[in-house]
Amino acid sequence: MTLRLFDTATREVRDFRPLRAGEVSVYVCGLTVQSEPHVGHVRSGVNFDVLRRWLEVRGFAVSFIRNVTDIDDKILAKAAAAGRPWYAHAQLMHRQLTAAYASLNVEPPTYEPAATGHVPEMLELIEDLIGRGHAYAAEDGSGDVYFDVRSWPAYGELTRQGIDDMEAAADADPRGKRDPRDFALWKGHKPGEPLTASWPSPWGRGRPGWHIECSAMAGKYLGDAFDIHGGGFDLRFPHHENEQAQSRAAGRDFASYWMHNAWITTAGEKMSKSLGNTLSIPAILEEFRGIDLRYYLVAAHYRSHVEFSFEALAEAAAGFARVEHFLERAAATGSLDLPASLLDVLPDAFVAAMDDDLGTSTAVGVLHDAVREGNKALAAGDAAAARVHGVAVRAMLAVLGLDPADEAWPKPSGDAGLTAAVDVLVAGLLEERAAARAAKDFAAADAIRDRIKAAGIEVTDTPDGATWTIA
RNA sequence: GGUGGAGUGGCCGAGAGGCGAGGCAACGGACUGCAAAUCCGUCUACACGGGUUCAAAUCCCGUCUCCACCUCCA
Repeated sequence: MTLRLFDTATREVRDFRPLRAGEVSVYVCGLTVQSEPHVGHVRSGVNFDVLRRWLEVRGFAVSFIRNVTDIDDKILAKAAAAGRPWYAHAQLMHRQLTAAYASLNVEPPTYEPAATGHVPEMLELIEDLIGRGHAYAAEDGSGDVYFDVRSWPAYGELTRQGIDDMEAAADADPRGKRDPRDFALWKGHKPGEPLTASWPSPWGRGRPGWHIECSAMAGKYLGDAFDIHGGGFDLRFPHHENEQAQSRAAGRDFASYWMHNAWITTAGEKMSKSLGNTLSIPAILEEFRGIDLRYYLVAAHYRSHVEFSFEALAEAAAGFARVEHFLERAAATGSLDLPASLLDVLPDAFVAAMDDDLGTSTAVGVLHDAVREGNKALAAGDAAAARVHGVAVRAMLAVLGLDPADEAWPKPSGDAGLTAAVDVLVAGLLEERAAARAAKDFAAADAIRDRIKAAGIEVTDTPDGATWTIA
């Protein structure tokens, strides 16, 4: 079986063939660190984290670069509104984003380059483009440098648009552009903007245009040609179109495959348009665990729109609880250690689903099948079979970044000493209750259970005696 | 105007010419002192109108509704 991926450029699922055998280079457009991360933002992080994990399970050595855009118009505007320097604002939001990723068990990238750290690489690329006749310094003395769209016949190939069909930019401040569609590679420093947000360049002080950073950084860390470029759907145009145009115009092959994740909407609208912070990651994590949110995100295929709702998230959490519960019961019969290669224990149907353009929805279906089979084995008292299914379930969860045993998940915020103390107290009560039940005094038994429940502790009877959990 | 995407059972969500994904909820049964969990069973859906085919949720034509992008966007 071969891994197949949907390539946005060709609009079809294609066999994945890396440029170098055994290695995969991935560049994912990260975020512009301008505001608190919301569910929509982290979806991309989770989706591409699953891609990365699957590539690794498949045996590839993966170089995974995910950038951070830490200088742009919005950051300047929001920092000014918040009354702090732009770099402090960017750094603050960057820390929040990192925390949000961590809470969802999104592995840190191989390297996370920031735009502001790569100005020299960008200048080098811009000068190369000017030298090749694909870029020009604005003649209005603004210090801007633009990419000359008309000089690159392939412009529009990624999104299959003809230059003449494109709507002229409404906000186009034509400034020194030759064509309204020309985009800025470099923006001259404007009076009123902080001087700290500018760098010296052959065209005077200024700051990078939005698109050039990704071309420069992908080139630096992954080379002129690399395997996969990812990002959100809305980045197709103009961002990715421009990245590809400027990179190829500079003689670089750039990405072989383009992958784009779909939206999370609320009330039928793109999340970035609905204001309010109720869907920020910290807000959601007040009600749900990170693992539940990740399960919710992973259960939908990355190219499907997700209409976010807390009801649907609660359902997902209930479904995942079933999986966790099985895992606990299976683990009670013996260890569920994973082999060095997960491929040895993953069900064929799961592998096939993942190989088919990361079919996580189908994969989650296979996961539930294994849980049901495992539960059946437990019900039949077949511990060995239950463990086999348990190992398969754990392996599948590991691929999806959902293994509850993964050290990366935040520990339950319980105090170990306190838990032990509660255990002693509850154990005493449970003994009394067991005695009452043995004596068929169910009224007394239920009274004890109600008393424990009033303290927020749920009692569950099992064939091996009662257990308790904090509800 | 240009370029794309979506509409599936009570709900969430896969699938992409035949063989009932899966979950949640609900109902019935088993087990249980009662619960919980688990197992078995029930609920047979693909926006609308045509067409192709032995066979269409899936292909073709048309219609409706919704969404995204067209230089701020995950």
